Amino acid sequence: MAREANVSVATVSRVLNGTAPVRASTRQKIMAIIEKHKFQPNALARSLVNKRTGMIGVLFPDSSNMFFSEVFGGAERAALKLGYTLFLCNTFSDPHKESEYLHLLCERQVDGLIFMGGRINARQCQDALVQEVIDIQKKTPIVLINGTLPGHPCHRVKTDEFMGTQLLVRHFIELGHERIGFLGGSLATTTTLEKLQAFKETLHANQLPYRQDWIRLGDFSIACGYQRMEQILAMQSRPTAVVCINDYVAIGAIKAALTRGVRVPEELAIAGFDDTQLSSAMNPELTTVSQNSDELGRTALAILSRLIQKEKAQQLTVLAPRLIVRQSTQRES
Amino acid sequence: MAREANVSVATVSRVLNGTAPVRASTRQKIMAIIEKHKFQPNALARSLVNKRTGMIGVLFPDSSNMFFSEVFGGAERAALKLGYTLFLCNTFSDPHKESEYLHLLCERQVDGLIFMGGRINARQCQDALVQEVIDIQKKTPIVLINGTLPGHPCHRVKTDEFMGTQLLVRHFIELGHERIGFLGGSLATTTTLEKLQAFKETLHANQLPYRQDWIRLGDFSIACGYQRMEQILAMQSRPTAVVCINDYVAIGAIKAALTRGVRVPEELAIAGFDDTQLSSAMNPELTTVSQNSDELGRTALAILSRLIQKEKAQQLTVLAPRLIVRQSTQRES
DNA sequence: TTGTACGCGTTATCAT
DNA sequence: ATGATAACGCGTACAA
Repeated sequence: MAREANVSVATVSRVLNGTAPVRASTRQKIMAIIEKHKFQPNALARSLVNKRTGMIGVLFPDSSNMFFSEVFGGAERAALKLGYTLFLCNTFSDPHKESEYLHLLCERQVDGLIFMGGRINARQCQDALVQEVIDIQKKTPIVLINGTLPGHPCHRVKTDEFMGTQLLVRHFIELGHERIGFLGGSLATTTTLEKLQAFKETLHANQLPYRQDWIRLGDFSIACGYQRMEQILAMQSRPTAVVCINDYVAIGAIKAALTRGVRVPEELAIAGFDDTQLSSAMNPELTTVSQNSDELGRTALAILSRLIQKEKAQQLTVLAPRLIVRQSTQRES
Repeated sequence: MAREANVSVATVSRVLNGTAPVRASTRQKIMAIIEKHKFQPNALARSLVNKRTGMIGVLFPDSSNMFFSEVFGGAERAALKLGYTLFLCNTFSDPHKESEYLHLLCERQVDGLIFMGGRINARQCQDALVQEVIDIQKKTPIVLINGTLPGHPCHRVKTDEFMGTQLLVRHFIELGHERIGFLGGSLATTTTLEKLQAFKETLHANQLPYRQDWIRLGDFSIACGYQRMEQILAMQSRPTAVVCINDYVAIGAIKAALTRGVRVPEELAIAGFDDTQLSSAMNPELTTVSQNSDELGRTALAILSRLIQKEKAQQLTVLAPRLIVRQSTQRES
């Protein structure tokens, strides 16, 4: 390339990296040729010898769920400051795609991995899938967000979802609600389990009824929220407040209620989870729990960065959730 | 690696790629060792000789805007089928970050580039920024989505935003509206210009008033929609319907109206643009124009794929938008 | 069918 | 200060 055109060989490298002193005159000469040819060093070759790509793989289940966008938005900002680039992989919650991307990222020699969703919060995760991650972890640092690898040590960052749910239920109780339901989520998922457990315990602790028919699971979508709320509304004896697994389900639930002419929050209070951008855009605005998604991504990346540099890092980081009270549970007076 | 453990050297390569016949027995032996060591070929070294990374860089302005997520969702699905992987880069609408990522992607030797937002739909784009893209285009295929490089030939896929706006205005006219406003967007942006032009012409063609004080620009955010609608509501003589630059602005506008006790659509009809996931989640549900975001991404990738294989591809592909009528302009009876 | 040797574009280690 | 040269891990003619 520029080598022939000019005079030297590896001196170019020194100019590009400032790794050794170079005479001003020759530097200028080289710089000129670089400019002229718009020379771009090949990062592949560079990484091949450096053993460092500056890439961090990010696995997440669903780009249509704003929560994840917000998390990796935070991670991306942090990454740029540290000189890393994110390699985003949408697994569409498909374990098979998850494995594919996992391999892809390893082949591509990413410096580290951030893992969200999928197998790391599956209730029953096949050993093979766990082992796959473990094997990778031997070579490449991994940080799990809101999940775990049962039976294996790993670095993780999570929101205290138990506390988050507790905040919500207590909020309802303070408002005088005694009939509280739970919508959305799936028992195949540990986060649903954790939230449901918190839901149950908090009700018990307050001598309130925990009724199976007020618990309507399903998935994490708007459609699910809509259907489940329709079922609730069709009941003789209904709750006066419902906790939803996330903002999407809550949005669906609100739609169903309003469509049936049920006023929110006057006749039925509804709360979400995640404090997605959506929750303040809705009307009524959604009461929810913030996972501080930005911070979640940021600290995951901070920890990963330490791991990559072989520094010690905290195994488990738990972030406190915040209750965000809005209109869907309480009208401002 | 496996070479020493076994017997051969490059035979491993033939096994991995099936590029030449290998005796069954030796293949088995090699496969066994690959399994045992969980051997992963190094994609960096491989790409270095192949001159093909299988990566497609995607520049987009804002991961918090669902529209873009939907577009690259479509692109990703198409990419996977063709054996490509997307390298997503959030430019945060910052020209500087745009340039940074552009260089990064080139150094990383992406096979192609998809460009959305930023400079490619800036009204006044510095020559240097355009030239930067042109220079890259000489080496790497690029497809532009909803944008252009003024004065230079380039491959692009776009929605007919002019027609989209026309559909909206005509919809209002058919509903009997004669006082129509326009909210959000920025004149620094060509898409705003195009939509505004369509807005103006359609009004004129129907002998309806085009009033400057009913045109309230700003940006593309919920907050903007909220503020602009507040301004509109404070006016003596207000429109009975407003076209918004996108769904986000429309959502803000609806919130402002409802907050002021103005009923939507009875007292004020509001329409968005993009048919984001949000639009059907809102209530009232949002009348909007679908850009077929999924298809936009899919065809951009299809064209890019042809370009990468040195095949001829259509320079300009225009997708027809679809009017989606929902509650924010018309209550079902 | 399989092994040898060179090249891909860098960086790093020696010399000079 | 700068020029050779050996890696890095892989594909691939070419030879065997």
